[in-house]
Order: sequence, then structure tokens, then C-alpha cells
Amino acid sequence: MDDIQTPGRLVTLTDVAREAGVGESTVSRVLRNHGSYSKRAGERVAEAVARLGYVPNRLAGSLAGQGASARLVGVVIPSLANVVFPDLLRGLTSALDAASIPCVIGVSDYDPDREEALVAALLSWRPAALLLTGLEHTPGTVALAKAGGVRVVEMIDTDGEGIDAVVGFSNRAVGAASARHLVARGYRRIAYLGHDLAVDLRAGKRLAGFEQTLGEAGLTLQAKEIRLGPSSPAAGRAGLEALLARRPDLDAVYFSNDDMALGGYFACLAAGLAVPGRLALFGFNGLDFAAAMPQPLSTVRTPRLEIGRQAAACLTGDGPKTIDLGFELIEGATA
Amino acid sequence: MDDIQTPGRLVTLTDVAREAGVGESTVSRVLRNHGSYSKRAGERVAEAVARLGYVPNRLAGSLAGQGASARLVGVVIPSLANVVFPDLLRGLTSALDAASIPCVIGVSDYDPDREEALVAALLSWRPAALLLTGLEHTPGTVALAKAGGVRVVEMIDTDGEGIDAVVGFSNRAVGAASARHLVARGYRRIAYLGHDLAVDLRAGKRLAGFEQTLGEAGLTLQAKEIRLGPSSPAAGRAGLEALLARRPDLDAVYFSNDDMALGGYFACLAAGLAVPGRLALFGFNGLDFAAAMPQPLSTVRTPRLEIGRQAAACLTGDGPKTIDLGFELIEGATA
DNA sequence: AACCGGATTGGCAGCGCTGCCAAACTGCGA
DNA sequence: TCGCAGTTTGGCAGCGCTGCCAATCCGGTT
Repeated sequence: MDDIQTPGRLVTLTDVAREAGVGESTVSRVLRNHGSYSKRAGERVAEAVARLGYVPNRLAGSLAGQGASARLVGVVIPSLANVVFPDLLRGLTSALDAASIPCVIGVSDYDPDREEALVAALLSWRPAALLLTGLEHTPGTVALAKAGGVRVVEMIDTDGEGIDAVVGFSNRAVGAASARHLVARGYRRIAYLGHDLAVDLRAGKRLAGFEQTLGEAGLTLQAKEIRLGPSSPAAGRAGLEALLARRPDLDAVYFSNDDMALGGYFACLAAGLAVPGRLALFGFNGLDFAAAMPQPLSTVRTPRLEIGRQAAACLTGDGPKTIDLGFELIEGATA
Repeated sequence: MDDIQTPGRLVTLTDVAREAGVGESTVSRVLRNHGSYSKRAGERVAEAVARLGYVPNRLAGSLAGQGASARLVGVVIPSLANVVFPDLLRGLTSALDAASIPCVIGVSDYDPDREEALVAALLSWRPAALLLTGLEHTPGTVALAKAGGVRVVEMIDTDGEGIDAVVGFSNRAVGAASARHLVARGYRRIAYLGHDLAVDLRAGKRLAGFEQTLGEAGLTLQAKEIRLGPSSPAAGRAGLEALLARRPDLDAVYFSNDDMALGGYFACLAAGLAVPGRLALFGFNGLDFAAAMPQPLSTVRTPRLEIGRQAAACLTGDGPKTIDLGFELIEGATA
């Protein structure tokens, strides 16, 4: 009865077996509820576990188990600063928690090389699956992902070829729908206000779809304002002020996302510009605040949580390779 | 020269050793750059690794290594819906990435029992450290954390006793400072508008500090409006409308956070109430948008990223047990 | 030519667990 | 009483890696 644990030594399955007076295999069977064991054995093991405060070592378990892959998934996202990605994680974890599979996360800061490094690092934990953001990766990332022998799911973007499974929506289509909406409402002198496109490729795809549709309607983008750095209301406000100083005749602005649009709305409020009478505003994402604004923001709601959930669902079973979850245009009152 | 891998079998260190024509130990030494090896050995191993596309198995590495603890940290946060927690993770990952230590995350949904389950699950991966949110945990969580033999850091809140290390600020002090500000500005008929306090204990602590300071100034809270569910601009807007319907004579409202305050601001805009002339608004957190509003929001900026960074710093070395990072009151223009 | 200290190297046990197998046990009919 | 099929059990190899140790190598000495 040596209850005092040496600080460094944690309780092992062998300890539990000795304490319960059964074999190691029996303990293992009981703990995983796998294979058959007597009621008596189950009770003795449960008691011993409680008495010893045993916490299984999943490193060892995963190593020994078949396939040798751990019951955890690796997730690489470009940023945590943009609500979109926490929302994605939210959908993911809500679905994964049920199976008590934790996420190991890596943040790439929109840097493809960093993403590659993170993928290598995450694969070294032998995850059951790898979840990436977007479809654009370095050749090295693709090679690693393919050689890793794990299910790979690319989230958010469906405009292109995926490695394995893809869950998201078409950013091009979002841009196109946004343009159609503005054109239908009679706006003609339209500008774009966005954050850094070189790093946020999906925003670039939306803009491409937007411009193409504008072109098909015989219109051209009147101006394009790109603010360096991440998207934010502050960038949106400053950007809109700069844009209007350059082109006071604009009648509508398409923003790279709702954060930028909120800043634009603030700029209009501060300058006393009527929205949408004097200037129409159109966002992207359908964030919470958009509906609470004095004039609900015209935007496109993206199925962020649902993407996370479906991505989790992809991990088990072999559903379809590409799931397009679509999006919803919210008319709002700003455009 | 059997380059074709059987799908199921991944390249192991032994394969690399054979390919490079050296011993396993040498490969291990080269890969970890630990111990001494010749330049020639280093090159041969590097070539073999590249040729085979070897990705080390950290499950095995951690199991075999001394201490048997994995180079990853477990993080439990209550939610991903509130920007605060992604910000925390942001600070954490930015500091941890340098050491290429990934985070395994668990989301408790503000449920202490769920937190306990997550702690047990995370500990089974033998993380190098465990990061929790707040100071209130079930006895089981505390017992697990203490028995886990890992460094435990509790983030955000310093109002109480921690298990091991604590990094954050005093929520009571935030509430007190906010109250002092409103009182000094001459507001007397002050109300509180918050989200569910039973689950967000830190908001409760702020309110306690707020009410106490109000009392010391001879004032009482005129009304308290609690909206069920998570904080959001929509809840803030609806809440303020309800509050004003009940008590039209209020001259200031203290919000549980900036999201709620933004909703309140929208409500004022929509109702044509002058801010702060007719009604003053005071928030909490100092989010990005607060500074971009037509009238910058009066609020308290919390060091969220810094908490994450300092928490990461706590993991290595034994700094002080409690780090109070303070906060900054932003005067703004809404109170 | 024999010697020496340090740098470099490979073999192998063992981390904690699981999967496999054979042994032991059970109840029941012959 | 014995045998049999099914259930329950424990022993042990081995997952891929690291840490330890002893063996080997190297360059310069005596």
C-alpha cells in the first residue's frame, strides 16, 4: 500500500493491474470497453483506477494501437484574428468533442511556407486527419499531406482542385452574387475596398467574381483601395475615407468583409453620408453585428460553423469528396 | 531500392538509418541535433530523410524521451465565440510557435464539468503544460491538474487563488475603475447590461467591483438587465431597448463587454438618443472596432494577447507565480 | 610503434500500451 | 464422471523512438 507517488512517476496501467489484482490486458479491455471481461473484473479495475487516480497515456496507446494513428486531428488556419477561423474551429470542436477527439492547431499567418512547416509538425503527431484552409498550398505541403497517409480536408474554398476532401463554398460565386445585387439595385459607380489580397487569396477570388459579373453588366470597377495588414473596422474606416477623398462620386462600395464594412459604415456616420442614399455598402461574412446595426448590413452569410461541422463529419466515413455548402445573400438595408 | 511504400506503412527512423547506412542512434542524434555526430553522418541522414520523405513520429519520441511528456500544451477555454479567447490563443500560439510546440485545445462551453472532462482528456496526451481559463474549477479538475505533474497556468483572472501559476488582471479592479470613471463624469442613474453571469464568472466579478465602488460613492445600480445566452451586439441592442423601456431615466449603462456595448450604441443610433448627452455607454475589452466608431467607445482595454504570451513564457522557467498585467481605461467619447 | 583522450558510433533495453495467442475457467449435456 | 464450446484471462511481443553504454575511430604524443 504505497499511496504516496514519487512526484516524477505517474500511475501506469501496470500499477492499476497490480492494484486490481488482474492482468494488464484485462485492465486495457475494461478501460476501452473492448473485448469481453467479467463484471467482477470491471468493478475491481474501476475501483483501482479511482483509488490511484490513473490517467491513461494516449501516447503509448496510440503508438501501440493499430494504424498507430492518434485520436486527434491537426488543424492549420491562417489566422485567429479574423472571426471566421475561430468560427470554423467552433463548428469543428463541437462535432469532434462528441467523439472526444481534440484538435491540435497551427496558425500560419497566411504564410504558405509556415503552413508547410506546420503541416510537417502536425503530421509528426500522427493525427487521424489533417484540416487545412483554402486550396492553395506549396508543393511541399501537398506532398506531405499526400504521403502522410491521413484524410485531408480543405475548408472554406471550393474554387479549385483539392488534395482529398473539400468543404466550403465558392468565393467566386459570392463575388458574382454580390455584384449582381448591386447592379440590380441600380448602383453604377462601384468601388472595392479590401485588405491585403496577396495574402488573403479567397478575398481575391471574391473580387475576381465580382469584377467579372460587373463586366458582364457592362460596368467597370471605378476604384480599388487595398489596405495593407489584416482586415479591421479601423482599416475599413480609414480606407473608405481615403477612397471617398479620391473618388467622391462613388455610389457603392464592396468590402472584402464585414469588419471592413463596419468601419466604412462608421465613416459614413461620422461624415454624415446617407446610407445607402448617398453611398451603398456591401460586406461579406454575415457576422453577428451586421444584423444589429441601425441599418442591417447588406452582406453574404457564409456557413462557417457548418463548414467546421461538415469537415468533422468528413473524417469518419467516406462521404462525397467535395461539399459545397453555399451561402446566403442578406439584402439588409445598406445596399 | 524499394521506393514504393506500402500504403499503410510509414517511413520509420529505422528505414532512414538503413538508407543512410548509419545506426539508428546516429539518425536520432542528427535529427534532434543533440549529441555529437560527424558532418558526413549529418549529410547522409539529411539525404536519406529527403529521399524517403521521413516524418518523425513524436508519439514514439515523446514516449521514449525522458519525463515522457510531449512537446505540446493543452489549453481549455470556455468559448470560441467571444473574441477574447481566440485573442488569448493568438498570443499563446505566437509565443509557442517559435518553439514549435502546438496547442491541443478543448472548449468547455462555460461548463465546469465539461472542463473537468477536457482536462482529463488533455492530460492523457501528457502535455508539457496545461492552460486553463479563470480560477473557478471543480474539485476534480483541481485534483487532476495537481496530480498531472505538469505546469498549470490559469489565465485572465487574478481575483482568487490559483492552482499553480496565474496570468491575467483583476476583473474586480476593472469594474471598480469603470465605476469611478462614470461617477467622476457625473453620471448618477447608472444601469448594468450583461449576458449570463452564472456562466461568465469574470463578468460577475467586474459587476461586483462596479457595484461596490458605486456604493462607496453613495450610489446604487438603478437597474440590472441580464440577457441569457452569449454576449453579442444583437443581445446588447435588444437589452438596451428593454432597459430603456423599463427605466427611461437612466443616464449611463455599464455593459458586460464591448460587443454588448456596440449593440447598445446601435440602439441609441436607431432611437436617435444622443451619446453620451442623453445616455452614456461604457464597455469592456477594448476591441478593435471600439476605436473606429464615430464616437470612440469608452471602455477598458485588456491585455489579451499579452496574457497569452506571458502564459507561454510561464511554461519555461519558473517565473513568478502570479502575473498581473493590469488594464487600461480608454476614455473614449461615449462616457 | 605503442599509446592516449576525445569525438563518433551502433546495439539494445525499455517508455506504456495494445493485439494476439494460448491457457484457464465456466456451465451444461452425455 | 467426463468432454465440449464459449467465455474470460494473463503473458508477452512489439509500436518507433530515445538514453545509456561500450566499442570504435581519429589525430597527435611519447
